[in-house]
Amino acid sequence: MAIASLTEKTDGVTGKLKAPALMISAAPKTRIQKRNTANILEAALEVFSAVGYNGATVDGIAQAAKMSKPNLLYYFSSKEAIHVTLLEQLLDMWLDPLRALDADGVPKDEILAYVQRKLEMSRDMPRESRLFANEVLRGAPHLSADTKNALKALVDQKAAVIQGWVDAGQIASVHPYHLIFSIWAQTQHYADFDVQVRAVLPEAEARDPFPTAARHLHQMFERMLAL
Amino acid sequence: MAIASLTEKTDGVTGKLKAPALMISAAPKTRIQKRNTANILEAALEVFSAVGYNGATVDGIAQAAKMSKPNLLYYFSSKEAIHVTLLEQLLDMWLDPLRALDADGVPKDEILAYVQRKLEMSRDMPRESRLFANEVLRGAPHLSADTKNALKALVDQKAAVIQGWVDAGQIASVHPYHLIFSIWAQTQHYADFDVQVRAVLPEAEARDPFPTAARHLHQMFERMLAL
DNA sequence: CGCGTCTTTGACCAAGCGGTCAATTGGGAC
DNA sequence: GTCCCAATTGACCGCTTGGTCAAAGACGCG
Repeated sequence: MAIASLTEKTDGVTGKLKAPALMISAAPKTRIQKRNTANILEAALEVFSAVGYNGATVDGIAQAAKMSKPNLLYYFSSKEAIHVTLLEQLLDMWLDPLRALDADGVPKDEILAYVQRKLEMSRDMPRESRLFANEVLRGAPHLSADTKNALKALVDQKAAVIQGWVDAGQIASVHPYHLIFSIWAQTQHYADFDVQVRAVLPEAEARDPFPTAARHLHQMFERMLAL
Repeated sequence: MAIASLTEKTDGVTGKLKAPALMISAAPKTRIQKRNTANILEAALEVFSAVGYNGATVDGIAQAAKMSKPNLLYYFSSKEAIHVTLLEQLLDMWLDPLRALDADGVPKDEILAYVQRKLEMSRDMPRESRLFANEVLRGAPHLSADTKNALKALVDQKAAVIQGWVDAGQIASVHPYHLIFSIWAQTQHYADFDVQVRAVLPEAEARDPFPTAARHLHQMFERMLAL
């Protein structure tokens, strides 16, 4: 899975396949492998989300994972491989709130609940949010075509659900795709631009912007969807 | 925790002044200086917005500006200096749409016009948008306290205007700061995450997402502000 | 215990990086 | 022209980076 994506264009790196140290093709086997790969990915999330892909160093990730650089390279053949694995692995979880949007539920409640779940993810998983923000900002060079297609397929499906609700007159007439963009943009804003949000907000609110943000977004989308 | 060591060593932006090659304290003097500094900043905008601060190389910027690396360093003492200058210089223009929000205008029209201006900036100046997105994402290490204060002051002022409109019953009761965040998030989304927007949108719309985005955002904020 | 495999690491390397410097070229005022 | 300063650059430096390698250590199993 992750192998194919290593053929990205990055630089003039020739796409040689050279059988790296440990090709964890499937799931890790031994307990040590499982523990170490998990540690590495956790450390990599911490580092990548803080300083971006280019700002991160293999040695920095290794230190954060409390291991030596060569040992880290024993589990992942390259810095890029860590990043790719991390992205692919986390994207699935990242899309869970959208997957949970139920075509058989009450339309407005479903969308409002999605907004809240997404906002909670920004609050509880800001590192993941920034990881994706960084990647997309750069043009998503480490996301495979498969992954992009899977993302598009999911959005298409849910947009069709929303369009169905519109056609059935159950919510106001909205553009389904742009509605989804609105939800993504506004919720992820509180994670990705956290520094700015806190710098601009009055002190009392800056301590925790999320309660008021939740009310604001609830109000915004409720009005948007009202008939 | 380990984060502290990861955050790149942002040597004081204003830290040491060591009298580099050319300290352009005020405005450039000669015509050549003016042309070259402009070329460099244009090239730097192109490069920084494409690959981020850490991904950019001084040599890359120099090549984009069609000059040698030492020559570039003759005008700017360091890579960081270019970035700082660029940010400070562009932030002013970037905030123009918000400055134009007129306390004496028709409230709803003023806000809706602000949304449209901001969306136009995302369409016409995506590089600037990504530059700031990159900077804020990393915690704004290159924005001076002065700049942050100026930004906060402007937002405070305009938030007060909006609050005044709310209190006067001229628009619906909204949280002024979060309203501004909503505008920023949704408009800048189309510049910063352009790749994702186009990847997800159906082909016809992906060619130019802005017309439908404009309608969607107009509808959204009109409903949000309606009494 | 012995032994093969998995795991770990210090030492190392080539490439790329930001930045310097001495030396050369260019341009404009007289 | 000539003179002086602005502008330009090839060569270079020290450091960091991603990645390699051979050898040492730990583990599990008969």
